[in-house]
Amino acid sequence: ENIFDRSRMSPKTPIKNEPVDLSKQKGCTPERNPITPVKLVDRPQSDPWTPTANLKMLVSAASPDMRDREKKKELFRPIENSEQSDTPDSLQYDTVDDSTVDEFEKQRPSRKQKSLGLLCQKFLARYPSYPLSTEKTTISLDEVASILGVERRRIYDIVNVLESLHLVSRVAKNQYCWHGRHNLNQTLKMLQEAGKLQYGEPVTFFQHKEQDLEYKFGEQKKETIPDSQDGPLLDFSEPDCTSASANSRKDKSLRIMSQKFVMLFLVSKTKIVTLDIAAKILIEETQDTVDHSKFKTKVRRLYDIANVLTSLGLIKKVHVTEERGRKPAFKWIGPVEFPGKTDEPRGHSPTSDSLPGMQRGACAPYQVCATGKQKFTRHASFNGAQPCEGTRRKVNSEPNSPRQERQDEYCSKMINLATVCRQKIEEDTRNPSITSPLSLLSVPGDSDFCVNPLPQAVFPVVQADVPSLSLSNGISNQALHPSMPAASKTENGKPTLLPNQPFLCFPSSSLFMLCSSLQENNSRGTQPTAEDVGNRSVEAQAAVPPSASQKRSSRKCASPSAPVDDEEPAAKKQTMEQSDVPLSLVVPKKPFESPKAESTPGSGCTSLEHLEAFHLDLTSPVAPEAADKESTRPLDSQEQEKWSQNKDHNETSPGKEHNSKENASQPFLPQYLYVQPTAGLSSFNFLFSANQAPGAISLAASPLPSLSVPCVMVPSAALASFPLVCSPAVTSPLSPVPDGSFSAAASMNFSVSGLASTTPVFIGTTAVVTPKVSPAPSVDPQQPAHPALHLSPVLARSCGAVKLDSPVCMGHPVTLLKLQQPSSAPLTPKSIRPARHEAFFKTPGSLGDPVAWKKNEGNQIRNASSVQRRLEISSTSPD
DNA sequence: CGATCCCGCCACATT
DNA sequence: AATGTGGCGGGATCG
Repeated sequence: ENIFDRSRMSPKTPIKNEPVDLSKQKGCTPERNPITPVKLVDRPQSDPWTPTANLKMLVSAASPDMRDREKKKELFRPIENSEQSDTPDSLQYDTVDDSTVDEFEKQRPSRKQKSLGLLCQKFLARYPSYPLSTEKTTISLDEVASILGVERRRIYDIVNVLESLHLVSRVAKNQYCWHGRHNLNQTLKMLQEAGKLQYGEPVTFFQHKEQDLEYKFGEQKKETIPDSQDGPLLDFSEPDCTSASANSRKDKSLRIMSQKFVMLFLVSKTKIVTLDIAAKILIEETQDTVDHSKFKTKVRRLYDIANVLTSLGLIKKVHVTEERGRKPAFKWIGPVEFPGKTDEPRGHSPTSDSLPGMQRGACAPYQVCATGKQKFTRHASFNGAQPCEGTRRKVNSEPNSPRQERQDEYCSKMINLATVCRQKIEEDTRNPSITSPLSLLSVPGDSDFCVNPLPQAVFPVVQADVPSLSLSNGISNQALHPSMPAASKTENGKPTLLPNQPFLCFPSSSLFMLCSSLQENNSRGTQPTAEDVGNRSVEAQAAVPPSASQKRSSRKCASPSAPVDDEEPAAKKQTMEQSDVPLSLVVPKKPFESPKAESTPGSGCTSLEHLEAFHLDLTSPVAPEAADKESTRPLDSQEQEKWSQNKDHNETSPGKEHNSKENASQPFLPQYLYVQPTAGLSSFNFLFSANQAPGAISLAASPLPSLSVPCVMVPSAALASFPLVCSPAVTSPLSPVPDGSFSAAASMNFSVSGLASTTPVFIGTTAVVTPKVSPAPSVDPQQPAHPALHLSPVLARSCGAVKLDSPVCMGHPVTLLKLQQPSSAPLTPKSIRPARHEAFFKTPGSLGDPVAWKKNEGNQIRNASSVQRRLEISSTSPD
C-alpha cells in the first residue's frame, strides 16, 4: 500500500513532471485507455482492497507528513475517481495540486494546513452542493476520515455543524446522509425566526458597548424565553419530546451552539458577531454561571463552528474595532432573506430530493416506530434525527429503515421547525406568559415533538380561521400542494400545525404515513429495483429508490397522465445545481415577507406580525418544499413556480387548484388530497387519500362520490360545531361522539374529531389503497362496505400486526384511538400525542371526557409539556 | 502576547 | 466490553 502511495506521492511527482505518464498509468485519460484493464489498474490503485482500508492503513502508518501529502493528493484523487464526478470546484484541486507539488518539501504541514476550515473545505468538496434528488450520498465517517487523513474526531466536528444546518443528517452509526444545500435557506430561515423569537428583533451585538448590548440581549432573551434551559435551547433542540430522555446527554452542544451562533447572525442587524459576545450569549443561555474557563472553552468551540461556517461561505472573519481594540468577529455573508426555497437554482429540486426519500422514509419508519415507544425516546438535540435515530437503531436492524428515518427526520425536521416556530409564535401571542422554550425550533426530525403544536393547531384553529385561514390555507395548500397537501404535512412531521386552518391536520399525518407505507409496499413489490439498488448502495436505496418508486408507482397506478416526472426536474436541477457558490447564494427578498419580519422591531410586535410573517414565510419556503417533497414528482417545476407565485394569493386559489387537481389529479398525488374550503366547499375541508393512485384516481375521477368513500371531512370553522365528517361508514360511529362534545368545546370537538378523523382517514386511505388495484373503492374484497375495514388492513400492513382488526377501528372511534395509540405511536407520535395522551390517560371510552380534558389541557399541556411528555413517554414506553 | 485552534484524552452513549 | 460520539481544554502556532 505504502508503496503504492509513495509512487504517487513520490518525489517523482510524475504528476507534475510527467503528466502524460501519469495519465497513462492512472488511466487519467480515459479516452486513451484502449483497454479496460487499464482502468482496473487505476482503480485498484485508488483502492486495491477496500478503499477505506487502504487509506486507513496508509494514514495510520504514514507519518504526519506523509499524511498531509497524501491528503492533498490523494484525497482528491479518490474523489475524482469515485463516482462523484462533479466535484464542484476544480479550483480546489488546483490548489491542492500546488500544495501537492510541494510534497517533497514536506514541510510539516503547518498548522494551517490542518485547520478545520481547510478540512471542511475538503470535505465539502467531496459532495455536490445541490445533489440530485435521486442520488443520495451516504457519508461514512471512517471512510471520509481516512480519505482526508484525519482522525474521526475531526470529522465529527464538521459533521455536527453541517448537521445543525441540515446539510447532512445522521443515518446510522458512522453514517451520514448528504443533503446538500437545498434546504439551507429554509433552515436559515427557521433559525432566523427562532432567533427573532428568542432574542427579539434585530440586535446589534457589538458595536456600542458590547456589554450593554450583551446584557440587553441576554435580558431580552430571558424575557422572551423564560426557561431557556430546558431545551438546549431554542432551536432545534427539540423541544419536547423528549427532552427528558433525549436530553440525557448534553447533547450535541456543538450542534446547538452552531445553530444559535447562526441565529445570532441572522438576527443581528449588522450581521456581524464577535466571538466573545457570541460566547457570552451562548453561555448565558446554557447556563447562568459564567466561568472564565467556560467562556474560554466556548470560544474555542465557536472557532470550530466558525471554521466550518466559513468553509460553507456563510460567514467570514472580520475584525471589529472597539474601544478596547480590535476583536475577532465574524460577518455573515450568507443569504439574509429567505424568500423561500428560492435560493437554489430550482427550488423544487431540493424538495424533490428530500421529499421522496423523506416521505417514504418517514412513513415507513415512523410506522415502525409506532409500535415502539421509542419515538419519543430521544429527540435529542434539534435534529429530530437523533431522536429518531434512537428509535431507528433500536427498531430497525435494517439499513434501509435507518436511512429512511433520517431522511424523514430531515424532512420532518424542516417542517417541524417551521411548524414549531409557528406554534411558538402563536402560543406566545396567546399566552405570552407561557413560553415554550423548547418549542422554538422543534426538531425537525421528530414529528413527535410536534405534538405540542398539535394541540394548539388543532383546536385553536377555529376561532381565527378566517383571516388567518387564508394564510394558513395558503400555507397548507402550498405546502401540500394541490394534490399532496396532507402528505406534506405529514412529512413535516409537524402535525400540521396550521393553527389557522380550520381543518385538522394531524390526522392527516397519520393517514399520510399509512398511505406512504402502502405505497412503499406497492412500489417495492412492483419494483424490485429498490432492493436491488439497495445492494449497491444502501443510501441510494433508501433515498432514491423509494422516491423513484413511489413516484413511478403513483404514476403508474394513478394514471400515466402525470407528465411531470422527475426527469425533467432533474435535468433542471442539474443545470442549476452546478452553481454551488455559497456566497452567491444571496436570496432575493420577497417584498412582503422580509419587510414584516424585519420591520418588526422587537419584542413587541409581535406575535401577530410574526405570525403573519411566518405564514408568509412558511408558505413560501415551507410550502414549496413540502409540496415538492410530497408531490415530488407530480408537481412540475412549473407548477411549483406557480405556487410560489400564487403563494401570496394562494389563499384563494389553492383550494381551487386542489380541487381541480384532485379531479384531474389522479396521477400524482400520492398521499391524499386536501381540499380547502375555499374552493367551494366552504365549510369543509376534505382529506382524501390520494396516494394510491389507482384507487385514488378512480375516486378522483368522480370527485364527489369519491369523497364519500375515502375522504375525511374536517370541519371548517363554520363547522366548528361539527366534529368531523367521515366517510360514510365512519361517520356513523363518530356522530355519536360529537354530540356530546359539540357545543361544549369546539376545540375539544376538534381534537376529538381529529382523533376520530384519524380513524376515518385511515379508512379512507385503506380503501383507496386497496383500490389501487381495483379502482372501485368499495371493491375491497374483504370489507367492501366499510372503509374502516379497509383501514384495518392497511394499518395492519403498515403497522404490522399492531393494528389488528379493522372492525374495531371502524366501530368505535374512541376505541380506535386507544387502539391507535399503540399503533398510532408509530404513525404520528408527536402530533398525536396530546390527544392521545389524553385519551391514554383518560378513558378512551368517553369522548366527552377527553374533550373536556383537552380543553383544559390545551394550555396546560403546553405548559407542562415537558413534564407531561416525560410522563407520556414513560407511559408509552412501557407499552 | 493575544488570537487561533489542533490534538487527543476521556466520559458518556450505543452496540 | 467494545466502539461510537463528542465535550473539553492543554498547549502549540500564528500573526
